[in-house]
Amino acid sequence: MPTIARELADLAALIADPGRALILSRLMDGRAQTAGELALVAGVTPQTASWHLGRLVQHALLKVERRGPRRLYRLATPLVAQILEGMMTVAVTGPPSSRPPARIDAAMRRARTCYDHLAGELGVALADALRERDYLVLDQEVGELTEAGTAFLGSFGLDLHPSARHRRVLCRPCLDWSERRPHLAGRAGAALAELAFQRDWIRRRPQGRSVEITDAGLDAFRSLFGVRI
Amino acid sequence: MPTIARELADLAALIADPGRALILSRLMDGRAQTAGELALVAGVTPQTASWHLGRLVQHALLKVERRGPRRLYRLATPLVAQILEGMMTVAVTGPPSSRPPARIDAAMRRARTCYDHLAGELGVALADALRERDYLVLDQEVGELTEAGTAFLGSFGLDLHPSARHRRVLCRPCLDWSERRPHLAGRAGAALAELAFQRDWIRRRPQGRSVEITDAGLDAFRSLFGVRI
DNA sequence: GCAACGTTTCGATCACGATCGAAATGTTCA
DNA sequence: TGAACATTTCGATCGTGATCGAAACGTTGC
Repeated sequence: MPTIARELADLAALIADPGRALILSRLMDGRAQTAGELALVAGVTPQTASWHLGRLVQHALLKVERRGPRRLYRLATPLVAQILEGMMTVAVTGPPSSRPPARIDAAMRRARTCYDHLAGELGVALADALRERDYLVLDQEVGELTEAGTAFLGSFGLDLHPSARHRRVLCRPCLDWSERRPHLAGRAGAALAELAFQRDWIRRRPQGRSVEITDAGLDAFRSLFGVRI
Repeated sequence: MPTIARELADLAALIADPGRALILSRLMDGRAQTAGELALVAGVTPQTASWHLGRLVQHALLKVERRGPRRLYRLATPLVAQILEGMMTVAVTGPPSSRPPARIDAAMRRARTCYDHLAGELGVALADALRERDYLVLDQEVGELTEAGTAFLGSFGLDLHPSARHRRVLCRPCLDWSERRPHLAGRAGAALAELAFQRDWIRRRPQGRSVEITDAGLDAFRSLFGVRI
């Protein structure tokens, strides 16, 4: 009798600690961080952070990699990021009463990475713009790049033709917890984010997963993609 | 500063209690249950269950409906079920070491409902069989019914043509936590499950969300769908 | 209105896990 | 080899939340 529900509870307990949630949230951009850095993020001493990190690794939410005297922690799999993102969506869809009008970090809400693609106002606006030009079909649960869309993104040097070489799905929606609407994920979403970083349209902020839109970026998103932000 | 990570932690804390996890798990078939019944499921006294149920409703994971002197609880939205299912997948994908060879309820593993569609060996086998006949394309993240598939399911009286009338997506994969492979969800999955109930191929077990495959059902799944179970 | 029943509220107890100081471990570099 | 640094282990403390008994509440049916 004690079975899947128990596993569910154990997993949830792992995420339920505020410090660990901060750590997981911090790692959701897919990059690795040192134990010390994560202690700062969680707002606890290194000993305590170590205890938390140990539990997260033990339960396979994180994986660790030794780099010299320091240890780098990152999410174990993309699936973990995906589930956490989903949980955030549910969390934000909570009780309208007890929720003071969404006092969520303005920077995060504006633009952030969601594992390897773009989210927030920018992410959703990009998806909207692509949809408006019939480059993309995207609803809450499925997504598809049109031929014109593949060609359009191809003009930026992105090869997004369907291919058996790639295990990853080309195009899928990812429900944005701050905008409550889907943005673009999958190989296409990741490629688009990478392009934006390479062309310096966006820059990672030193900490957190929010990103800064450069002036050139704002211009590019508007003129090249027709984004309204 | 108190933000999305905090919301995530709060949501997780809600699921982290073994009793509440049992309650949520029990409600994942989408049906409603009385407070008393759920107290039995959780293995706690009615007072304690009431306290748990109150928290779950307050945080909008459950909704409650008064039916005479008793109160019926059910999941607030399909999204909640979807996220819980996702969490179960991550939970089961945990540490191979500490995990005694998946001692999960045999009945659940065999066949169960996943909110409104079929999961477990039966669910995955059905998806496999449909795929084998080129009725269905389904990977971990996207799914599509072929024309032949639409026609095939149409021969059972299921109208699964794409339609703007329906808000729900026709066909999507749902990662099966016991089989670790996708089964069929969305409108098509729900319709198929409903068909199976109507024709008495499967029956709900009095408690829990596992279902019993009738002799006629086993025969039908094999001969009509080419399912190998 | 009263009795029966399901459910919730209140109050007190108890256990588990988060926390940090102190100290040990392990790695790099000189 | 030894010093410097990041990280982990150990041990003790402390706070929060789950629990249940007792009692109140609210609905139904007579």
